[in-house]
Amino acid sequence: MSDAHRAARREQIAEAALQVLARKGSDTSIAEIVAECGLSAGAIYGNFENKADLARYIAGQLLHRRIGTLDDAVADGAVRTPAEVLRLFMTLRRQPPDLSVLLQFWGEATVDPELKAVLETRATEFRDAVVRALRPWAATQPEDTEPLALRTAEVCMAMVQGYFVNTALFGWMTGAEYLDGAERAFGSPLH
Amino acid sequence: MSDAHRAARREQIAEAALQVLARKGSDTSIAEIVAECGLSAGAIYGNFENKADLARYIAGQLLHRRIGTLDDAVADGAVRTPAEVLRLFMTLRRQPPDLSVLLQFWGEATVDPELKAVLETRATEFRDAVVRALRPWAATQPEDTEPLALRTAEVCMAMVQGYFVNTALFGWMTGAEYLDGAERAFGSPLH
DNA sequence: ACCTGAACACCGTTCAAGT
DNA sequence: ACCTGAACACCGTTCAAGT
Repeated sequence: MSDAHRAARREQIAEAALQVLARKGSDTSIAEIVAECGLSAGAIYGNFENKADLARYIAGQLLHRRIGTLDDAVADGAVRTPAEVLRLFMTLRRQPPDLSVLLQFWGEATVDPELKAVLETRATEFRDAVVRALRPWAATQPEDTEPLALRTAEVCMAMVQGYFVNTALFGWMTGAEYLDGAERAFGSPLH
Repeated sequence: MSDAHRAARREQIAEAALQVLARKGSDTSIAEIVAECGLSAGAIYGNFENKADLARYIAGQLLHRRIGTLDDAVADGAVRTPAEVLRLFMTLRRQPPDLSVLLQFWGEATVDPELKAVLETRATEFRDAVVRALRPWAATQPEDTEPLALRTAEVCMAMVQGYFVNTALFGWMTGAEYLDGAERAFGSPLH
């Protein structure tokens, strides 16, 4: 019971903190998280080491959930081209607050090695899920399957990260327009 | 003299703040900026409205300088494919602190509309510089030159932003590997 | 055992006093 | 006119006191 209670408390605090982070970013105060979750300052420090530890927990949870969603979507093992996997990746239902805090975590991770380590772990898991999604396609190509799937997965990750920046900040293109534009830019050069 | 003095003071403060931001991120305190620039707290508030205004100034300056560098690099008007423009873009000399604070600004901009407006302005200027770089190539293609150059420039911007995230946080690929991978993923599908 | 909330050192910002 | 730095309200964090 105690373990379950503790896990529930952490989740209650993390959920409240996520809401405030999405509104206030790095201006988020413990007092506001306290107000949002209905507990006290002491309760937060009984469940997390400090504010940075709470942020790491939120980042880990946020990204962990997405990996399962992607894995489920490609569980059928169908042959999907990189463009099809990217299309799938970009349309995974994603609440707007998530994108905002994801960009906040990226920025903070450049100066916080412990947060960076959390993001690296999750990004690697994510990339491996993309490798699994791309493997059927890579097997149909003349190159060695594994290196091609890995490199292509890394390219897809980078392209999605760029798409997130664009979506959250500039709103220039839809996912479909991005993919069409990339195919046009990198597709057959003699077109 | 007064205007020049004021501009120099702002630059002195901004340069010091940039150094501290690259080390401490959102933990950066006014006290640390004061120590770095050798002035006083009051001097900062005489030259900037507040901490957020100082951040906006730094973001604007940082990105403004880059646009000139890109424009200079493509001033010859040579025909460059999207891959060649991207290669150029990714190899513009860029001090490591710049990439860290750029990611920090992206994260903060998701919750700070005024900072977001500064980034949008600079991103549009940047995109227009990429349009100029791509126009000679776009003119050799069968589609309408302007829409193709614009959309391709947006795609290039997004891909570079994704490359920055990867470089700053994960270090998976060099720029050349990213481009090769993208050409392999989106190039002739029947290869 | 866990939670509360007053207490503490430090934060961003202001402004009277200096030059 | 511009700069200084003590002062103020508020921040993250702790911990004695409660249940």
